[in-house]
Amino acid sequence: MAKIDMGKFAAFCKDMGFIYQSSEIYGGINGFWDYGPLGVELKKNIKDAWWQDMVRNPPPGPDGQEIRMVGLDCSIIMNPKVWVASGHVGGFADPMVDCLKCRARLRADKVWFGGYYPQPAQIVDQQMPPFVLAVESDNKADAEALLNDLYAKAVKRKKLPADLQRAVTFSAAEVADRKWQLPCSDPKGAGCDGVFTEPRAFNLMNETHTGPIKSEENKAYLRPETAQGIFVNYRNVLDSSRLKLPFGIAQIGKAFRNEINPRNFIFRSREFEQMEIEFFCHPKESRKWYEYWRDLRKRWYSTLGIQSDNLRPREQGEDELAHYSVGTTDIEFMFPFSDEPQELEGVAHRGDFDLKAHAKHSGVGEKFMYFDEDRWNGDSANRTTNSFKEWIKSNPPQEEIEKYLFTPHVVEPSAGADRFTLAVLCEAYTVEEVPDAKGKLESRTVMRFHPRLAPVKCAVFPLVNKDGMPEKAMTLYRELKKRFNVVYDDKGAIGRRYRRQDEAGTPFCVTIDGDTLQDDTVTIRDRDTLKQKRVPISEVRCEIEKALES
RNA sequence: GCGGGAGUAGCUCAACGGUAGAGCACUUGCCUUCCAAGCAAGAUGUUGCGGGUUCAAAUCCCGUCUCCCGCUCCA
Repeated sequence: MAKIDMGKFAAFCKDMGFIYQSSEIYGGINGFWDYGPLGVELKKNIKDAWWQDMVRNPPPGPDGQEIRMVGLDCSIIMNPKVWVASGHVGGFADPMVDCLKCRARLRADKVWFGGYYPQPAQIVDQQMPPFVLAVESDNKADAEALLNDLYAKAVKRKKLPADLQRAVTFSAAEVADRKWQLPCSDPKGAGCDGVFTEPRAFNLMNETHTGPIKSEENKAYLRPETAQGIFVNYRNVLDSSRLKLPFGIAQIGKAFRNEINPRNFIFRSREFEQMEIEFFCHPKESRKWYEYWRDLRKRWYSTLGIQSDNLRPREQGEDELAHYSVGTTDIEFMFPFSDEPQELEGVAHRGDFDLKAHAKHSGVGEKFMYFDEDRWNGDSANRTTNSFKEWIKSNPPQEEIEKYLFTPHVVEPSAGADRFTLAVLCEAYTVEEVPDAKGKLESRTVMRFHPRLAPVKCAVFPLVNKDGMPEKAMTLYRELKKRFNVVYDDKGAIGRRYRRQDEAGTPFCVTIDGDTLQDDTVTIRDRDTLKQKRVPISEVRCEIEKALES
């Protein structure tokens, strides 16, 4: 994709009413954006397309079976315990130390330092060891194991000599007692000679308080992801819907993260909207479903007009995986602001991390286990009893039990609605040369949206404002707008009106002319080819519908 | 978070210490039978925000906010 100047592109989006900076008249606010009249239609169409294609009418599963999918709409503020269970509070609300040089960030209460010396180790107390590595761990024993790994890695990368010996291990408090500046060592690669900052509280979650009195007891968080709302309602959905595994729960909603550095227009913002599915299945089948969703989600973007050249699925390496994941594919898009593809959606295999975490923290325990009654009944011929309880007493192998009773595994396709909106805007944006009335080449800006996503589906024009053309055009406009987002425009020359619609990405322009008054036919002008065809006025609706289904 | 750049009418820009302006767009009217036409009239500003220097600041200085670019970061 050709590079687009994001400043100019943001100006274009503002000019057209796609996207504005939030609270602009007060100088704006970093990381927040508003959608204008065209933008809100575009984004709504994107969300509607996702809901239609994923929730109401998903394609058949890997074995040709119907996909079971239901929707959900959870509150943004939840019991703060949700975020303790999910791991967000631990990782994102505790004091952290940062290295200003290599940007490493570790939890202040969990950081351990290993002191390394050339052999034989000459330890001088109160004097900082010549080589230091830092790791994060709950206890000293684990820390030392991690230090061993890190040292091996550092040696492999030739950041440290191979013949050093770790002679001491300090906690952060012990280092502070010795009045050393907490040394950094680049926990990822080793070799950084920076120092850590004083412990600072980082809160990547937005905090708020519920109730009129602001106090520590009623502190709450704006959700940093929609996923947890699905997990905590997992049992409710199962109990109220007669669903059986495998099935999915989908949600579209806002999430909030205090990004350190919001950047690249609406790509990384502090308030954003996610379109997420949590798909629950038997652990043995999770690989199959992971692949199904990974492939389906990539295909979905293509059907909405994203060129596959600009789309990359990228399987994450083990060291990049989030704390809960055993496999993740990022579906990435070549945004014009970067040479590197950037994440549109993550399809993650989250295993049973979330359900187990909530089962444990909430105390619901085994209620999050799933009993596959169909399978149990189906296998009755191989057993002497039909009672699962009885059968369990016979001490069957664990693997046999888990065929019927297990904590479901989860595959999570999590898409960014704003990111995809930006991708659609970038992909659609085209400036081209077209001949004007006199045959001279002029530049034309056109948003080549897929008709399904286009904010406006059709514009209706009277060719001139006389002879009853405006009335005829208005009648057609009123008829079409019952079904589509349509605009009426009688201002300025016809060419100008076409161009205005090109910039808004309107796929069709219908013009009422002299012939219409005679024989009830109109011209339909195609945004991309500029070609016109004449059709009976009664067929306009049909033409638009055909394009929407393409 | 660090470094660099930018911010004047809706947009693109000019004014570079001395009356804030042009083109486009916009509004109204006329004229217009298919790709940014023409004519006439009209409206448009806390020069991002706050302070300082000066007789006088869009202009010089300091601070701040926002955006862009490069590093960095991104559960």
